[in-house]
Amino acid sequence: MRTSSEEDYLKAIYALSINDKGASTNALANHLNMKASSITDMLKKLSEKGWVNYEKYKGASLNIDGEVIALSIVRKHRLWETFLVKKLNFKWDEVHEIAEQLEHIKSTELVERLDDFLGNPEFDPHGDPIPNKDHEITDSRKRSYLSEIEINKDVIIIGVKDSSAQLLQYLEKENMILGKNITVLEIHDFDKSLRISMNSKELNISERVAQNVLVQTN
Amino acid sequence: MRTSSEEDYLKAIYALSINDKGASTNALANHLNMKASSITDMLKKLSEKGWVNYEKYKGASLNIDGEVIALSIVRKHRLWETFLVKKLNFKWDEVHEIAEQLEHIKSTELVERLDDFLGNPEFDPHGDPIPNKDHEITDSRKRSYLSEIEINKDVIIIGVKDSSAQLLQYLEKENMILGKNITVLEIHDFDKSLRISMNSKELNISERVAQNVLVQTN
DNA sequence: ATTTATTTTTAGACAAAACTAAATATTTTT
DNA sequence: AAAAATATTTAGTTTTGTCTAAAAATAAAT
Repeated sequence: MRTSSEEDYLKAIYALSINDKGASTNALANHLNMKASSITDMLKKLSEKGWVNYEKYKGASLNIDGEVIALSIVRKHRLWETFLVKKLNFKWDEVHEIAEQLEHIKSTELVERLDDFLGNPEFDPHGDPIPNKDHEITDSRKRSYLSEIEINKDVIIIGVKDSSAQLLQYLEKENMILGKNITVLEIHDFDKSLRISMNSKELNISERVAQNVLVQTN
Repeated sequence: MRTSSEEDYLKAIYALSINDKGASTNALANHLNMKASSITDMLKKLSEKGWVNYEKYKGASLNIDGEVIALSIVRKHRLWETFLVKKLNFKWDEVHEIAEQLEHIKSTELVERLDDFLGNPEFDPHGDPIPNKDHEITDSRKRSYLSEIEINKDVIIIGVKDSSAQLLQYLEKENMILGKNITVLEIHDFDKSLRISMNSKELNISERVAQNVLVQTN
C-alpha cells in the first residue's frame, strides 16, 4: 500500500526527471512546496520501499517500480482532467486542482472503465499524452516550444509547459487553443517577442508566452 | 477545513441517528471499525469544532452545521455511486468502496456539475434518496421493510437496509431488483420466511432477507 | 587552495489519528 | 441496594508526515 503523499513525491520526481535536469532535494522541496528536510525524510522512505534510487547528497530518481507508479498516477490525473472537461464542461484552466485529488482514488477497474467511457483518449485537455494501461507513453509527435521555431515554419499547438490558470486563461483569450495552426512571421530583436499568424490573422505574443507553448513540428 | 476522517465520523453519526437508536460511543466504534477510545477523542474534537453535540457518557448527535456537512457527504456518495453504475456500468454491489473514496473529493462545483450530468437523479442505485443542493432529502414514499408487510399487499422494492455485496448479489441472483412489484403470499410460522409473488412467479425468501429489503407501500 | 555560499542532512519537536491498558461511570442483574 | 457486567473515558504510546534549527557536505568564488 501507498499513501497519497508518497504518490505525490513519486509524481514530483517523475516530473522533474522529465522536464528539468533531475530531482534534487531542493528542486523537489520547491516543486512540492515543502522544506528540504521533509524531502530527505521521504526519499529515504521511498528508497526503502524500493521505488526510488537515492544516495545522500545526490538527489533521487525513479527505478522501474517507481516509474510505473508515477505513470499510473499521471494516467489517472490526465484521464480525470479529460472527464472534467469533456463530460462535465469544465474549462481547461479549472480542472487541475480537482484532478490532483481524483488521481489518488484507488481502483484499477475504475481507471480502465473511465478510459473506455472517454473513448480511450490519447491526450488530455492540455495536450499532454495519457499513458496507456501498460504505463507507456507513445507520443511520436516532434515537439518544441514556440520560442524555438524558425520563421515561416507551420506548426500546431499541442500543449503548454505549465498548466497555470493564468497562462491557460491568456491563451484562451487569444484563442490560442490546442490544434490551432500557427506560423511564426517575425521575431523582434528587441524583446524576443513574436509576431505570429493564426487563422489568417496576425498577433504578437511575448517571449515568455512562447516559451510556454508546445507545438508539433512534424 | 475538515479532514476525510472527520467527515467519516460525521457521516457515521448521521447514519446511526437515522437508522438506529442513536450514536453512542460503542455504536460508532463498531460502525467505523475503531476502538471506543478513538471515538471519544474525535467526538471531543468535533464538538469543539461546533459540528456535534457531545456530553460525556451520553453519546453524540449532529447539530445543524454538522448535519449539513453529513448530508453533503451523503449527497456526494450517492451521486458518485449513480455515476459509477449509470455511466461506467459497474454493478450495484461493486460501487460502495469506490464511492467511499470519491465522497471526500472537495469541490462544490464538481458536485453540482456531476448532478446535472447525471440528470439530477432522485435515488441512487440502491434506492436511497440523494439529498439536493440545499442538503434536503425529500422522499415522500412510505417505506417499510418487506418483513413487516401484511399478506396480499402489493409493494415495490425501493432499496436495501445495508448495501453489503453479499446481500446485493443474492438479490441480483433472485432478480429482486429495484422497482420490482412484489406481493407477500404467505408468512411461514415456523421460521418467518416469506413466500412472495414477483413477475407472476413465486419464490421463498428468508426472514433475514426480508428484514433487509425496503419496499414502498403507497 | 582557501574561503564563502549553497545545498543537504541530522536531530529534535509537533499535530493528527489511531492504538492499548487501566481507571471510572453507567447500566443491568440478582 | 449491592454486585456484576458493560460502556466510556483517561493516560500514555505509536505512526505518519510535516516543521525548525543546527550541523555537515558539496559547490562556487576569490
